[in-house]
Order: sequence, then C-alpha cells, then structure tokens
Amino acid sequence: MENELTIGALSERTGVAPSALRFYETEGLIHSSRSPGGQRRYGRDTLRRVSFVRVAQQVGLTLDEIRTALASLPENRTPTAKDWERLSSSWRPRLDHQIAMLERLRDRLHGCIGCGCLSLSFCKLLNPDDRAAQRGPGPRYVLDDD
Amino acid sequence: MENELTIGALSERTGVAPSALRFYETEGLIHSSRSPGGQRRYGRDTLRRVSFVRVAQQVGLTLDEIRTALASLPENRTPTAKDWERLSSSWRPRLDHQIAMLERLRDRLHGCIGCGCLSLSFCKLLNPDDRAAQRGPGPRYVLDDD
DNA sequence: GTACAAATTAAAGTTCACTTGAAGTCAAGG
DNA sequence: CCTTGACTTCAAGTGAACTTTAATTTGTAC
Repeated sequence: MENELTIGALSERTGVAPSALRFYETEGLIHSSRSPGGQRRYGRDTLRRVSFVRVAQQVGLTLDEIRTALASLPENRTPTAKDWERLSSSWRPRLDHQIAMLERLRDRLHGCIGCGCLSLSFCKLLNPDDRAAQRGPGPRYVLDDD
Repeated sequence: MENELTIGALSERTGVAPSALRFYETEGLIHSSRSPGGQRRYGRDTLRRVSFVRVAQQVGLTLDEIRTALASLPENRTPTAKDWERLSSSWRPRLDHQIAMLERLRDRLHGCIGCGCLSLSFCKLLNPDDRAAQRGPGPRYVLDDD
C-alpha cells in the first residue's frame, strides 16, 4: 500500500506546518519512517494523532501533558476508537471548568460594571486569594487556574 | 496626604510581583513618581489601573491591547467609574464569544466521543477551515480565534 | 536528463510576559 | 551610627511552541 504520507501531505491534511510536524517529532508526539532517500513518511494513523494534539491544545493542554496522554496508548497495535475516546473523555471536566470560570468572570464583571466599581477594596473580581498562585516564569494561559 | 504606595505595598495589595510592576512601567501600563531618594511612589488610582490590567488579562487581552485601551483614558484627571466601565464593558462580547467557543468544542467533542470518531475525515471538530489561520510565531492563547 | 518543487539538518531566532542576578542605594528602628 | 530589609538599575535568562535560515539532497514531471 502506498498509503504513506509525505510531510507536505500531512501538513495539508491537518493544517499544521511542516516545521511544526518536525518539531512534534523531536518532542516525541508523532513518529515517522523514512523513504529510501531519507525523507519522512507517515502512516495514516498519524493524521489522527496530529488531530488529537491540536484538539488537546484547544482544550488547554500543554505539549508535555499531551505527550503523557499519548504515552498511554498501546504501542503494539494501532489505537482503536475506544482508545482515543478514553483519552479525550478526560477533557470533559476540564472544559466544563473552563466554561464555568469564564461565566463567573462575565457575570461578576457585569455586576461590577453595574455598580461602577473595579477596585480591589470593593470588588471580588480581583481578590488575589481567589486566584491561583502563579508558579514559574513564562506566559500563563489565561484560563489556567489549576 | 501620605497616600502614596511603595512598590512593595502595591505588590501586596494587588498580588502582582514587584518585578512585574516595574515591567508594567517600562511597558507604559502604569506610571510612578519618585521619592527624594529615587524610589517609586504610586498614587492610589494605580491600584485600579493594575486591577484593570489583571482582569483584562483574564479576559484574554495582551499587554499591547491593554496599553491601547488604557491610552483612551483621560490624562488630565483621575478616571471615573464611568471611564472604567466604558473600557471593561467592551469585554462582554469577547467573553460571550469565548464561552460559546468552548461550549461548541465541548458539545462536538461529546458527539465525537459518542460516535467514536476523532479523525479529520469524519469529524468536524478539527476541520482546519473552521479554525482561524495562525499568525506569527510564539505561543497562542488557546481560545483566541479572532 | 534536467529542471524545479519539496524535502533534509542544525542552529539560531521569535513572541509574550515576566523573573533572576548582580551590585549597589535608601529608609526606618534601636 | 548601624543594621536590616526594601528598594534601585540593567542585562540576561526563562518557557512554551514553534519558525526561520542556510546549505544541501531527493523526488518527480516533462
């Protein structure tokens, strides 16, 4: 079967840049075999793997977390729908949580706009104790509250 | 009035690290006067300004966008509640949009978990054309879809 | 058989939002 | 006066997720 995809084909099918795909490979998120000349060739299941990575990113996972998740897939066989379902179903609570958080922010903001306050002394919106402590340097995802 | 705050005091009241406050100053987000010895002193309205920055970040704005927003405040007088309300009320649509996006993701994901698919060929979840084109390098905020 | 697009590598660069470190100065209590 | 903790500046470092560059090789279509 000449079912194998070049990096360009995989890129087009997934919407992920070739440079990103190579980066994913160095990060251990996807794997490739090589053509006689040394170019990458991907099996069709890599489409699903890349898809998983991108959806997981939308959910807010870091590549590190995604790698961990992917590591729990079986290595001896192509993952089944059930395998993927098991991984992605763990996102539900996370999504629910993120949604709830944004709604809370929106509604409090509405109240604060109504009362005209936006200050630490009067407004619960910004109580530092309400928010997660920051950990480590670098940018933090806006919705991340652990 | 000895109403002026040191950087340490402002840091404690806002929960923002002194290094971050200095950084905000170099970025033009806040301003300070100086003590005779050259240390920073902040007026009490800076509390509100810092608060605004943090809430705006939660909403998903970059510091660049926040600076632009702050630039529309009057320079000749201390901003009133109405001034702050005008700025923050523009977040409503953005928040609504973000919430809607997450809900869409959650519900589609639910459907895809149900049908067992998670693949480009069958699942609308990942249609690249559905998603915003990426622009520029660097990390992107998970919910940012412009 | 040759042109030309698409692939290869390694190393360095980018963005954002800060933090850390070094080497020193200021402010307040005793 | 002296100590101690809070403050100062400037430059460089951090982490995530890639992209860019450069110099070279491979694959394919005519």
